[in-house]
Amino acid sequence: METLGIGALAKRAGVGIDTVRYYERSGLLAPKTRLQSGYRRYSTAELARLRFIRRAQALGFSLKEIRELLALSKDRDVARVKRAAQAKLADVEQRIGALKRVRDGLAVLIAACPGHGDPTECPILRALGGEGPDALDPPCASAPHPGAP
Amino acid sequence: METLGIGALAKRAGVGIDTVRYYERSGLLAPKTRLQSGYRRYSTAELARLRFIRRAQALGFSLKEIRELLALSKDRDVARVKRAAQAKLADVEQRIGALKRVRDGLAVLIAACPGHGDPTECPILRALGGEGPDALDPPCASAPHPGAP
DNA sequence: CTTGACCATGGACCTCGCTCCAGGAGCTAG
DNA sequence: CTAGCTCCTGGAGCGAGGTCCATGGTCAAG
Repeated sequence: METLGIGALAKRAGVGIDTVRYYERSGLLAPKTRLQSGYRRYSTAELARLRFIRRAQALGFSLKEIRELLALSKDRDVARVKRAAQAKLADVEQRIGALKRVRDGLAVLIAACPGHGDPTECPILRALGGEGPDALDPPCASAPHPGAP
Repeated sequence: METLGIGALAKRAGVGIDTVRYYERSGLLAPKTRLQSGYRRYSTAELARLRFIRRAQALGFSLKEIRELLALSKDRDVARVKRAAQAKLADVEQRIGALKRVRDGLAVLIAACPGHGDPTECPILRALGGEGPDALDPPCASAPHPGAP
């Protein structure tokens, strides 16, 4: 079976060699084998995995999350895998909801802005600099942070 | 008019004191005044601004982007402000679109997964570990990265 | 006036996700 | 055999976004 060196793998996935090694250090992607010399050898399975990592990353998953996703394919427990995927789905849906709220907020502001004239009449400026709590995404009270005791 | 110390401000916004100072260093949030002693004093306008920063951040805007957004309220050019807001809107809509694609991909996989039985029958596992390029977000060819010449 | 909470500064340190470098070894063609 | 590439390891550096700490000044209550 044909295998790839690290350079070929990186090129085919459109990433840097150092990035591949970094993923390996991070436990995301191990070479299929090593030559006696220590050279890494990858198969097309690793290439697919690497491409998956990049896709997932481009979509906002952290390397840690991706590691979790990939770990699922190791322990071949279908039920667990399905539950994890459902959790991810819920997560993604929440993000979409939050972004939609911003979008709607922005759209309202833009629609209400005449585009010229008195700055104090511009609803966008009012929302940004605002005295009132009427900026984007009004129902706040969220954002739990680790620094709070 | 009632003003807040840095501690009270931070508490009300749900962030750490150091974070407030960090935002100040980053040009995002200046105190309204300082006491002779150097103590920072904030008004409710700064509190609103700080909350805006956190909301925007929670939604995926970087501090740099937030700085740009906030800068708009300084130069009181209504037309420019409106254009920038429209650009942000387009940006947000793109992100929503990308996330929706993941969501749909995930939903399809979950629906097709029986939740038990043969792991090799599980479409989620197949998409994750897979040989084929049929994971989430198939129409790829994207992800331009800085390492490529 | 003393005590204790609060605040100031400057600088070190941390996690993420890379990216680069030095020094050396392996592979391949001419 | 010599070049010239690829690859190895270990470690440093970077930008973003904080977080923590030492040292010392300030303020308000008792």
